[in-house]
Amino acid sequence: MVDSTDKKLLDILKENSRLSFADLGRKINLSPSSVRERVQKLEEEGVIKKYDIQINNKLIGYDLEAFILLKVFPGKLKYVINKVNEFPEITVAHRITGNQNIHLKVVVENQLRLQKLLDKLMQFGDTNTFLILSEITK
Amino acid sequence: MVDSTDKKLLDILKENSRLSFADLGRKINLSPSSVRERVQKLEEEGVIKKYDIQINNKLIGYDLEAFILLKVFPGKLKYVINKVNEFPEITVAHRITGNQNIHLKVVVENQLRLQKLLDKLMQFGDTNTFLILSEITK
DNA sequence: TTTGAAAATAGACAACT
DNA sequence: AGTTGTCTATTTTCAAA
Repeated sequence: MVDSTDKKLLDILKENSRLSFADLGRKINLSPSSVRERVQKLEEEGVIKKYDIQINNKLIGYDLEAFILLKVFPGKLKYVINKVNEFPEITVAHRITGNQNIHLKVVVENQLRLQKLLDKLMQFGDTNTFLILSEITK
Repeated sequence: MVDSTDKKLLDILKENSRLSFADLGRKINLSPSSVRERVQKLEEEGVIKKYDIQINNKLIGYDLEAFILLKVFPGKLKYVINKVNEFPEITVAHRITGNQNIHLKVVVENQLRLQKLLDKLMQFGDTNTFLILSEITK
């Protein structure tokens, strides 16, 4: 199970996942080896799914981000779920409860690209789009 | 500017941000030093905002995830944006266009916790909640 | 969980192209 | 400019306690 030490490690890694085991150990008064053991176990158990980075997409030419709610046409859900992989613009996809059944986060260069994406998605179901104005930083 | 080599690095780091500069270099045929230079510049420019981890919340006792659209009461927006920080359940918050103006992702232990959170959020505005059933993996 | 020791890497700097 | 080699300090890794 995940104890309070593990939770501390997870919290720290959430803020900076590139810290060395030595640094992590210093922060929570544990030897590097012990930290390594714990982190490795968290990986094996699947608690840590992935080490990744947060990118400022605007700085690399992707100026538009949006959430799209998709109400998939009856009987097409499985098909659409598979199709999701083929869209590089879709960065995260979730199945959700409610009137719509799929929630997407998309990142595109500009409005034209979003329009083209929506044209395609409209073949799968009804779309409801919310442009992202900014992230509220915590 | 960000060239194609940088984009490759970003793509790789998005999948595994704990790789060493040496490993990154092996993947794209570049020396560790060069990789280090590039990654450091990407950090300085703000392209890489953060190194973080993706956690399987269900495995640590947080069984419920949801998206919440919030239509904040008139004149209360700034107040609410500041309040967001006080909710540990809120993992990401965005300002969005449309009928609602804030999009939240929340992680809670169970339905009761969600209910309590919604009770509080309802003081700020009208809520629209979508439970997350699963993530569609890419 | 800790210690210890070998292998690998990080970080800094000078030099090269 | 971007890239590379070299150097040392630090870290990772793994065995053993």
